[in-house]
Amino acid sequence: MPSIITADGAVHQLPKQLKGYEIAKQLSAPKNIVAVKINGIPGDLSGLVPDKAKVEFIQREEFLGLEILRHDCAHVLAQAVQELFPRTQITFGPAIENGFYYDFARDTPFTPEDLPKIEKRMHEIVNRNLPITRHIWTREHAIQFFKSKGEAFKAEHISTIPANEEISVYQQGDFIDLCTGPHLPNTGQLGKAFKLTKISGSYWRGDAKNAKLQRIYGTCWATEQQLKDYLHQQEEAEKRDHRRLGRTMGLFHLQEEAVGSVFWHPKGWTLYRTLENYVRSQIAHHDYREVRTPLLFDKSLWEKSGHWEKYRKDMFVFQEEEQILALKPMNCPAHVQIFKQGITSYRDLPLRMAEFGCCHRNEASGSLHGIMRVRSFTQDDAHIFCREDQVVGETIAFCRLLEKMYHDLGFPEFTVKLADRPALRAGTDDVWDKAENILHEAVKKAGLSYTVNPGEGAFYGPKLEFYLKDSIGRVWQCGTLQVDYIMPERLDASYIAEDGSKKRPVMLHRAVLGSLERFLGILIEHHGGRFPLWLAPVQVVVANITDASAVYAKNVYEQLQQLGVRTEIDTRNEKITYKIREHSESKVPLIFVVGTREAEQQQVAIRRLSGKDQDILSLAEALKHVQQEAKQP
RNA sequence: GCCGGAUUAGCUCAGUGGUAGAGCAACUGAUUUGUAAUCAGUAGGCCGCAAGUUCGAAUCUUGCAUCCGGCACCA
Repeated sequence: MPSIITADGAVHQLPKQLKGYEIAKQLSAPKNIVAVKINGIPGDLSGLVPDKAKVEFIQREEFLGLEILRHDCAHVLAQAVQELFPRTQITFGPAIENGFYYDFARDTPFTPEDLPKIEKRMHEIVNRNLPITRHIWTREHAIQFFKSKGEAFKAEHISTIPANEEISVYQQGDFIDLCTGPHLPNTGQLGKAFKLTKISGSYWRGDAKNAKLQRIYGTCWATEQQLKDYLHQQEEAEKRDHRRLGRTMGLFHLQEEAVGSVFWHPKGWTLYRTLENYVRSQIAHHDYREVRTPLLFDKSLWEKSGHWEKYRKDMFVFQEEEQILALKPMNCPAHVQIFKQGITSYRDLPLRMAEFGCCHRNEASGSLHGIMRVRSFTQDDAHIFCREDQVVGETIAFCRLLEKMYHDLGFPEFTVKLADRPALRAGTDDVWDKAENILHEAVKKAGLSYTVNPGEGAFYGPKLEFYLKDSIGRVWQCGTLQVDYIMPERLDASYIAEDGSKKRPVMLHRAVLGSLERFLGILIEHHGGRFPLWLAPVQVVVANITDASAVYAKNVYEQLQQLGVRTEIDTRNEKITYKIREHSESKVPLIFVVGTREAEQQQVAIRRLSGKDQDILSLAEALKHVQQEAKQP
């Protein structure tokens, strides 16, 4: 008599070998299960469960369950598309965060009007409640089958599957797709909680050199409520869009005649400088020395540095009389020029050279995005010139600085990746071995856990990448630290060692924020424009209720200004509700409301952006509070 | 760079071949107001740019530019 073991360790005798869903019924498992883990491996509910197997059911709400639903949804999408658009080839259709997509090969692209039609057909397929069945095929049969159906991409994919792996296909009605599974027992269980969201071009196997494909994205959830919540959350995220807030808060604008460059308006520039000065104060504590280097260099420098060979396609280059000039895409070669002035002793190392360096990169037109991805940007850059035995210590110190800064800026969590040698690179494998080893050692000694990001290093060296998570869960790569043995060699930088010999320094390229433009975009979206007081471009608006309190309002305003608080005064002939609404919409953190009562008693009523209540304080107290709270960390 | 979509007043958007519209903002006046929109009036447009079709184009066609969503690339 066969048996199975449930998660709690109990052994259940069965009359005969049963399928997953039959066992679920027998054990009165919850109704919302989508698959079954057999000895820890996810499988179909419609498969037979072997004797003495350990059985755990997967519910639709849990991570694995959602993945199965989403993957099912991708199959239903593919079936719907093939029914509506015959001769469309299927390629890949994975589950992704919040949903799924499917890439199709088709001559005519989909249009937005197609989505509702396809979605309608998907619901029909769900309502057909088709059984979903798994079949194991031989490689030859599978290739033959897909070829006969005109599915060239599927056939090609099968031929790249390792020989020791079995070929499984899933069938629902007439639709058959290659897939490892698991899947639901039938299409009906998918339910209604899905929606097609966008269309896009893509490339076969993600490579721009390959065939162009048409991608359809969708979102899919365990319940309709979850779908509704997700769509609502997307709407909320849109309200944080830095491009929208940048306009409504009067921070910056962009225009056609200067594509990829930012026009900073007074308030935005205040924000920018506040952030820049914060960085300046932090690196000063770590013995950095700030410099300023040219933007424009002769081609010969870029040839020496290797940029001409490895980075030329991203550089702005032009000819002026007999000279070929390029705007710098990075600051490193310029910093080496300062390092090379005079003779450097080992005693001078480590030498930490910082610059808010303005760089230009000719980014692909399709990649530009608000102020987050521009062609003219400023890095919080620095290069640490040091001896090899100082690399580990410098890396640790940098990690401490970065932790502090991310914390201060409202990002307590970050993760680390180590990106190693890329295909297109300068230097020998020996040098790369050395650089990668030392970086692994350094990050471990800094006490940070990390993962490896293969092949993503800079052309001159491996790098640490620091990723932070914003308030709505998105992840951004900001900080970086790169170990470089190559640039000092190429640009002939040296120092005099203790024994009097000439040696090459190691260069650490490092940034905490990355680009100020991009980081400000992230900050705007992270806070939804509601900056902490120290960052807010306008910290306080003083608003009077009637003309009777205008003189007092002016007095309060002037006192705030005296203390260096960024203040505006609003004595317009408008109702206080109107003023409050307007300043709240432009995200001013504090409104000092003054009427005749406040004027008589030398008080202010403080209204915070976050709250509905007001605090009534004496003016002296209020000033003290604001000054305290507005202090830069 | 690739695939789609969009481009109309400062902003958000109507307007599918026949005299360019609304709300908000702006300006002017009235109102002196107590915690997220006081009322009335005025002004504001080469309908992204360029060609074409047509008696006639914001509207149809083509090209270009920019923006948006993805892809690819990436700070």
